[in-house]
Amino acid sequence: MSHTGETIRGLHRVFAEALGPSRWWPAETPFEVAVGAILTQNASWKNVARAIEALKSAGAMTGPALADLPQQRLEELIRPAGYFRLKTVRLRHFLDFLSREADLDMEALRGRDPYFLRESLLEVRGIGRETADSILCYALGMPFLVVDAYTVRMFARHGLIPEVTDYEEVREIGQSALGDDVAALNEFHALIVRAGVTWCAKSHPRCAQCPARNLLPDPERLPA
DNA sequence: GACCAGGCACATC
DNA sequence: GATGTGCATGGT
Repeated sequence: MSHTGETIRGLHRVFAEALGPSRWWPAETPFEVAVGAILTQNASWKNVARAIEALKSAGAMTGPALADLPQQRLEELIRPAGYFRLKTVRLRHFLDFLSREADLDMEALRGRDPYFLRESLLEVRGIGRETADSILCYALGMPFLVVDAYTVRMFARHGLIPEVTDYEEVREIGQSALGDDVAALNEFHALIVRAGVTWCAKSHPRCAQCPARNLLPDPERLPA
């Protein structure tokens, strides 16, 4: 493919060289990945990490233990992650799903058809595309690219997509460039987030120091 | 005090 | 199909 594919693989290469391996997702179990994916919705990871620590300290970072927590207790524990009432409900919906589909055991999901499981996850209230793909890729090792705000911003700043582009379209562009290699898809999103935090913030981008700056298209040649 | 952070559902046009 | 709004904490 194309210039677009080359640029995406170029981003992967230069960020990997600049940042080294990511070893994502930062979690000890697949269940913790799923909980973290819900808690990190529109929140800073630093705050989410506090909530996760609180859950672990309470011995609640397993399906059965979390399902047994009273609502008010759960709200208290995840409060630092923000939107705590909303996220309490979302965690409950996810636990209902996991109970129904897998007897609260993430391992039981591993053999499922990836696209069918994705559709099932998307029916859970509070699990949208990014959260579903995070769970599929990082908890279950399935070949989906997680698209987040950094991905869209970075692709747009490199002239690959318009600033407003449908999630599925960005995901397919990325997966076309990177293939069905789970390790590559996993690492690519991790690198995008790590690089995004450092160089591609929304209001204070530090493009001049970004190692991908030489991949930037010539501004004169950008479409109007 | 404004703005942002590893979104999502729902209402409205 | 696009666009706007509520949700809540902690850091810059």
